[in-house]
Amino acid sequence: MKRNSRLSLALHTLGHMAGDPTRVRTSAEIADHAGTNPVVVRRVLGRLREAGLLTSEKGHAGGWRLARDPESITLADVYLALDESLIATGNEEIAPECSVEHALHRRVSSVMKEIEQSLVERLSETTISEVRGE
Amino acid sequence: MKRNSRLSLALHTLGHMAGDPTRVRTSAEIADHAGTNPVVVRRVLGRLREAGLLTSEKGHAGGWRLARDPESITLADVYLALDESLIATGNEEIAPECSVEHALHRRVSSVMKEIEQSLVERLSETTISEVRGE
DNA sequence: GACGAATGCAACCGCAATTGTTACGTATGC
DNA sequence: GCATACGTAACAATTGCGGTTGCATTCGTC
Repeated sequence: MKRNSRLSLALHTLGHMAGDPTRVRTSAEIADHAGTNPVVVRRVLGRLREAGLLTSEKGHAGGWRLARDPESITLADVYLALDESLIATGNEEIAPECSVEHALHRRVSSVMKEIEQSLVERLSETTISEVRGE
Repeated sequence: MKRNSRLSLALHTLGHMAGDPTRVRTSAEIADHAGTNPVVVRRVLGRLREAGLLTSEKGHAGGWRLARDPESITLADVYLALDESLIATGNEEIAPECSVEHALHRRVSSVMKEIEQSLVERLSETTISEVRGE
């Protein structure tokens, strides 16, 4: 796996889950299908569980399941659950004495926020049931 | 300096240059002001020179200067000159046999391209003379 | 109650990308 | 000739992230 793998892994997994929502899947199973590691799967899906998109159950016959209707989960929900702002707003330490920094930060960060928001809006137009498989 | 420093450094420097376009600045001077290294400055500004935004001169009394009118240089010009797509389209190795991957890739990458383009459009609405300092 | 299967979590390794640094070549102007 | 400044290559340092191992915990089954 390469870059941006968390979002890819999450979307990929939810897409498959949307194809058969009743089935419970283990981390090992998911990891196998995604070509990665069970621990990585738990790390990523854990975020989605915190966001209320998934549930997990321990013990024998445990595993992962959708917490909501596939039609009610949008790509934006997944994106936001991972809160990895693709739009790197630039973690710049502001130098308050520098007027250029001030002007730049105001403009650039406002553009970034705007772009980030329109990204979320666009992503919210697609549900995971629209990319489902299996 | 932290992440995304190339764009920050470039914009910061051009903002100052726009405040006094006739003045020639050395890499050391710029690096000092930006809290980084002359070599790093040359690396970044070199990209801007290739894009026709700056000129550099070697030797005694050499240094960096704007190649164009500050009013004609937009933030988008700088962004594109560095061609660091902030919108990570996700360099996913496509698994052609997986229908979920296909559907996802189509949707997500089209959204990303769209967002990237609107980012550039928004950035092109501001020129470096609008954030100039000194 | 013991055992196996599964998640939860912490700690660490290794790789890749980026920045910082040093060194040296080259060009320019005094 | 010499100081100055860019150009570039090579290497060190740092950071982030996926991968890996290990162990505790929980749940179902025997």
